[in-house]
Amino acid sequence: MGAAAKTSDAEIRAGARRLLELHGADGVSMAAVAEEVGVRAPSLYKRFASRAELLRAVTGELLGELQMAMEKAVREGEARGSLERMAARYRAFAKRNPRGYALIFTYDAEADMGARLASVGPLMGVLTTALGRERALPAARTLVAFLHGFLTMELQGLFQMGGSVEEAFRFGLATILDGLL
Amino acid sequence: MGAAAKTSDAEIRAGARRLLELHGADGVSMAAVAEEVGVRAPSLYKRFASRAELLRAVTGELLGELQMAMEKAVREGEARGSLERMAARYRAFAKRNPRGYALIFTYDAEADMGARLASVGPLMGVLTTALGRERALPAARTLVAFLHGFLTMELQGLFQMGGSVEEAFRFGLATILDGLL
DNA sequence: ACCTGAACACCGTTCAAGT
DNA sequence: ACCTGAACACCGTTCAAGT
Repeated sequence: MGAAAKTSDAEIRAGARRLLELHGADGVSMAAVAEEVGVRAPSLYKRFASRAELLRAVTGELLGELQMAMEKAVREGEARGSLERMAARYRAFAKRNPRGYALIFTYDAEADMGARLASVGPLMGVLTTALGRERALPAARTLVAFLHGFLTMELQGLFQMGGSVEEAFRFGLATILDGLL
Repeated sequence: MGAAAKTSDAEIRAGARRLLELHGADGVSMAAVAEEVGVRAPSLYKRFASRAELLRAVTGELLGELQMAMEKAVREGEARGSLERMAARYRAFAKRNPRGYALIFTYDAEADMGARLASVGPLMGVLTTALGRERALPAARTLVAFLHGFLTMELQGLFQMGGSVEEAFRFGLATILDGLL
């Protein structure tokens, strides 16, 4: 029999996420992750073929959590309420995982396309029911663009001209929802 | 007298931008930039204290170009037209400099805050004239959030559900402008 | 003054050798 | 089967030595 495993895929992802939020993406070195889980760097390659794949796995995990948050926001027959709850949960998710949220949009898309599409599923569902298949797509793109752009700027501290960021979020969301519904 | 300068700040920035668009931010290594301008890596440190500062200089240059593009979109007394031209120029700028555009929002903000604020100046001007000081700020944040989010997703190829991306852009922009003006 | 080779500490990654 | 030290090619950065 061989040596006992000292760690696991899930523990490695968790360590990588901890380092990501603490020290940014640059802080997620293979050596640092390895130390985080009590192993040497080369051992990580038994489970993840490269640093890029480890980061992709983290991205996939985050997208799964985002999708769950979006699903919880949906209530049958309450289009506007569902969209408002989605927006609030989306923002809360990004604030809980600021570096992780940035990672989702940093890493070359292509991969994870399945998880990406799945995470927008609930939104597409609500909009398709409310607006029909045809109008749902541009509506979803408008809403997601606003949410993503707003969160990126908020998390990076780019709202520096004073005023209430909270109010701007409510105002922007209401403006778009008024236009859509 | 000392050795003749083989390069310049501007040439180094240009080399960095070429590498950035060709091979991504990872491709902008000090050695690669040095080779691009016909010098060895240590020489770059005479002009830029670090790779981070070089990238910051590139960011500043890009922000200046973006600001100029925004200024050209403004016509007195044409709020909606000015905003539509701004949106079109913003998108064109991002498509001309896809990696550079991403860099602007990748690099830890803090620095370049002056250039950042300046680049939003024309937009704030138009909106302040049209809506008054109070309402201009959340309006600007809504519009910029939409533009940034949309471009990020478009450039990263995240609009994968078919349909016309062009139409979605027009639709989203019109929806927001209808709500603002 | 600017340029350079050599050196340092750090990466990601591979691999042969251990148990 | 998993873990490890050693090694490789590459980073960013510093610095003494060249002209």
